[in-house]
Amino acid sequence: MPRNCRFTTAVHVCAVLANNPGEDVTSDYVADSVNTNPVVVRRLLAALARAGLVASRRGSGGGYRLAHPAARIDLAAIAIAVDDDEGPSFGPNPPNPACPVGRAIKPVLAEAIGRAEAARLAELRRVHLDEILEKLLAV
Amino acid sequence: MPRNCRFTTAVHVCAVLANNPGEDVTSDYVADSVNTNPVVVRRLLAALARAGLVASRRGSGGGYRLAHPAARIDLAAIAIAVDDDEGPSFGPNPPNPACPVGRAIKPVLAEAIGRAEAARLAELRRVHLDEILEKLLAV
DNA sequence: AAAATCGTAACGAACTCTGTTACGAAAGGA
DNA sequence: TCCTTTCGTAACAGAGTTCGTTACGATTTT
Repeated sequence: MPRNCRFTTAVHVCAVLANNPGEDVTSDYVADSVNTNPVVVRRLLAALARAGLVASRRGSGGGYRLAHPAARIDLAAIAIAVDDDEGPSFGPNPPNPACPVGRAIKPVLAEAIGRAEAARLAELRRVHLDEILEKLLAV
Repeated sequence: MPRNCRFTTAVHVCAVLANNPGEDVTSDYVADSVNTNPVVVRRLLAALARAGLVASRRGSGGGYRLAHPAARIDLAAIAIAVDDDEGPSFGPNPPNPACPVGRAIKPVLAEAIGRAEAARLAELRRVHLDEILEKLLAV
């Protein structure tokens, strides 16, 4: 999993949009809740828009809104949208092909790691934005 | 998941040890298969030793060996040993507590992400070193 | 025309990661 | 005992990543 905070921030951003249904929310407003710069929010929202999860409107009175009901957006969709999955990361130097281990380690490990990553996404797919928002407001 | 290559390299290292059962393998030998510096290998092996997965012997004729049979070491144990799991990463700035979303986003998300991470580890726990080595040698 | 807002490029500071050198500690052999 | 081998670990540099920030054009409403 990525060591950055794009995923957690993106869920935060989406939760703010879900908390203002039917309205256009500005990046400034979202940035105030996330406590960061509006450009950081816009970058995440640009990725979410490319994935079809949010819609944007420019100009005065514009902003962002969810492209679907919160009950139909799950955390896996957000994770995929903001963390383009590049597969497992191996070191910069290729393993030694003269060693029986180094020769084939990449595809063998990629398969096992791929299954593990799929299991992680399957679990994220079970959680939807409306449940997240419900738990947030219950606190 | 971490964007580094400690996990994949650590599995490679363990596979080399599994391929030389009953012998003490030096960090130089392992580094030659991984194609990296011996110190990088020793750093990983130090973490694996702290987790009880490998044993080391200093001095002339020394080296590393698996502390258990390859069939009893799974990929989850290796992942936990070399990637001290620090939980989900949020941004450097704390969310705005005046916003109902920012107020409680951390624990709510940490729970969901924790379940997803547990699912990933459960899948890695099903894969053992002897299966990895078997697939490697079959190629 | 003016104001508001998104979209995106460019840049810097801080951080992370890998590789490298260096050196002490431990263990064995001559 | 002395020398060689090997681990254990600290220190550091270069590359890369990430986040925040400024800037500015494009678009939309008033």
